[in-house]
Amino acid sequence: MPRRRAGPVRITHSGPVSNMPSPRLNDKRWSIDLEKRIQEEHYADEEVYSKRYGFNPDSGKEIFVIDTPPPYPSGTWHIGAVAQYSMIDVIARSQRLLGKEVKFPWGVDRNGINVEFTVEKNTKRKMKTYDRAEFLKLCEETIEEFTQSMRNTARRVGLSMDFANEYLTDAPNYRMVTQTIFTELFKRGAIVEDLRPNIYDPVEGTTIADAEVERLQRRTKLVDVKWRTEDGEELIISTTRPELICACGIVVVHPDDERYQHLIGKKAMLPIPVEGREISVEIATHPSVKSEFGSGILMVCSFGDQNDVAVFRELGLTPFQAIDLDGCMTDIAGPFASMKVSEARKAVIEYLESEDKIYQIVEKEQEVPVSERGKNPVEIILLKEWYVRQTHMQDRISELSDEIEFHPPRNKQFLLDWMENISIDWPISRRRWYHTEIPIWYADNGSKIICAPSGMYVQPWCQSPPDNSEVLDRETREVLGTYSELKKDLNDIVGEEKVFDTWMDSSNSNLFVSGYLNDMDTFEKAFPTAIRPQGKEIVRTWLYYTLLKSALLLDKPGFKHVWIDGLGMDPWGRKMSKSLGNGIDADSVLECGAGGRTGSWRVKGPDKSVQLKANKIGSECFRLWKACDAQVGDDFQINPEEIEAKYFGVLTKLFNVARFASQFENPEHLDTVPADLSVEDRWILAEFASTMEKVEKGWAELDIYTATQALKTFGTGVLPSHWLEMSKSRLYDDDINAAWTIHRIVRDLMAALSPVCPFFTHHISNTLYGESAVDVREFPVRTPNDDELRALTNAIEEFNGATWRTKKESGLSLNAPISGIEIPDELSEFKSILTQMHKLE
RNA sequence: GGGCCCGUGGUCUAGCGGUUAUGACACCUCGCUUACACCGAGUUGAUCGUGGGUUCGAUUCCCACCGGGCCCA
Repeated sequence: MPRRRAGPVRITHSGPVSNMPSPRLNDKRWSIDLEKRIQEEHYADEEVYSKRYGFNPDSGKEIFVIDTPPPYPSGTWHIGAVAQYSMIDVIARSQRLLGKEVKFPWGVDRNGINVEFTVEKNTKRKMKTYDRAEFLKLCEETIEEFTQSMRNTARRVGLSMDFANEYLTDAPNYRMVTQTIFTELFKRGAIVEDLRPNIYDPVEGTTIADAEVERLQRRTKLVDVKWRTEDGEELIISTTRPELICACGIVVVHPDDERYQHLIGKKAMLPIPVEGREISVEIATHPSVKSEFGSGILMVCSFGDQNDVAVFRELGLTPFQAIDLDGCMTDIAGPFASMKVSEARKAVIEYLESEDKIYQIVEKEQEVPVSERGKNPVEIILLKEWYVRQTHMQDRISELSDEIEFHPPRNKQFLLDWMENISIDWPISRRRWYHTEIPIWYADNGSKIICAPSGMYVQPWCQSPPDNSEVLDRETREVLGTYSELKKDLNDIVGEEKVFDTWMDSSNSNLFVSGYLNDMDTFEKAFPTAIRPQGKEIVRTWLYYTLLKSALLLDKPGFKHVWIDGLGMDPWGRKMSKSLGNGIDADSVLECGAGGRTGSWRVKGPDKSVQLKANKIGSECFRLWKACDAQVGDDFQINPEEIEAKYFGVLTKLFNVARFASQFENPEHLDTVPADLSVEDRWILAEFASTMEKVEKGWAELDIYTATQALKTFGTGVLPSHWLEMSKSRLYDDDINAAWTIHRIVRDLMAALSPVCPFFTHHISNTLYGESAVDVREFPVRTPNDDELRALTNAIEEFNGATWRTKKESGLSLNAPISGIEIPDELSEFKSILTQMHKLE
């Protein structure tokens, strides 16, 4: 089955080509090279660019601030994310088209552990072996390199962001906002310090939050250990963590488990030696025990896992600290103290074997909680950390989020589900470096806290407190005075060394881009931020934490709209990942077709690898695909072959319609509808009016799919297939009304489509009309509608179709004269034009 | 193990209680026609995952199951 012609047959027309007017669109067709040329021009002149896409809070227009997700720079940008950003750009451009004053900021999220890892990897040296200032400098240089490639890709996909006012989350003006909000919330008691069990990554030496834990399948040993009760009865207890026996606080069985009723209340002797604690524990009942698992007897260790923590809390047991901050066993482990956790596990197993205290060891697949960033098994450790109180806020956040419009509405569920699961406060302090510093100092043996003043970025690990800092009592948070007043009496001033979780920064992005602290006049007008566009995978972090912050700080919903898109998946609907080998690089798709180079991708499928090939895609086709192919909100499959096959032809079609139009002179007054339009012109203008009504509504409701579909259907359907076929000869005969109609439609169509295909429409409208579609700041005025004419559309299409079919069946070419065809009565107004069009005799 | 989402011609997709079930791509047939062969016209092709229920009526609502995905334990 040949899919393509082996070689295109070149057609030479014998008609009178020489006296044809020449099209003002020089290029014969839309191409990726043309696209790139236009794009480069577009971004080259910064002054023109800023005038076009900059933000002027005093324009008097309705302000529409987009809380763009600041991407985290890390080498390559995921194609699914790039597709999402292109749709955010469609929102920005369509809101401008509707006359809003749009702020579409370009921010880069640069804080965090990723860049620290990169520097460690590049220099083969652990962070904590560096001087802190030296390490921060290396991080900054490294992140800047990655940032540059993202800036390029952002332009290549056509984002109309305010690049001149780029914000960086690691810059002083951004970190200042994070620090000031922290101080405010601390003074109000919304942020507290406490000694609590925390999830801890011993390899990286830092606390992490619930949201940062993921699970990996690993093979582990399930060890059945022989314990004895105080009166000598043998018990088998299964565990994957024998090294934690030293931290065992209680042994439990299910209350209904008849096998073990006689044990309840007795003592179980720990099977390994311990130091500094009693050598036996009580046997009790707990409903969380699964009787069918192992022997049905469970040892509960302080901080073995989250369930253990819950049992300890419930039964009021005092926890033991078995693991220290370096991931080593503490003194209570007796002979195993100071060993790394994994060494201790081996040593304990050896000891138990030598003592004949092992019943059996089974290798087992188990899910191990690891840190998302470092993939290290995490431990639960009791630590003094900073927390944002959140458990008491769930009802209020829920109420506030009812004021937010979600797109699509069903994706709100991701937020509600996550909020259901929240049971502990949010630990925000981290023992890392390339993050925003916690802006406090301790004094007088830690009994007083010095808080940095509002509006200032500070680095307490290397700076003294500024004079206008405030001094507070650490317990009561009572303000005692300013630092300058009190400093002569303060002793042992120590700067906090810990930093914030990066979500503590990211969760003020809406406040920051709306002007909070930096431009409070604008903020008053712009908050709640118009829209938060984001992927569904970060609802539980970015969206949730942002709503929490806005609720705590201002008791307001953070946004008017939240727009949640799905994830970009591979052609089989699976998540793209390095390990599956099914990733598709964004730049390769955007560059596909440039300089005549084809794109090819080897992608691993579920059964075998496939080779995907495409000749031309580029940003306009890519954007059109994402806008047109499916409703926003569900996961979407990315297949370059399909993108090209389904959507490049749409561009070609529209380009040719415009190119055809460009042979005919522009009528002078495109805004004034001529009084003597013929019926077919009034008909197509009515169709166009109805299309534009759908489009305007679509843009207003952030319904990209409906708006783009309407444009595509009209622009590649009824306009060229029916009206243009009807009107060709009138156009060649210099009919001024036909020319007015085609130009009015092309001009307005370009404006309406400009949010999706900015460079394509910019080029066409600039060439034909001397003004760019991307500069239109008011949705085009509707052409006259006429329901009666529009009601004839089906009849027209059917009549044309039937006539073409008849010609085909009679073996006639489509432009051959034909006799014996009757025009139906309802189309009597169209009689002469249809007769002419089909050469009816 | 729990939660959520999805399952529509070969492929992708629209649909939100009544439609001859939308559109695109692919397939097939025909066509060199003064925008476009990277084209045009025309066909073929779907018991809307399966089984129950609610309803006068279900692709649409409910339940169960099967399959896929995501998130969480």
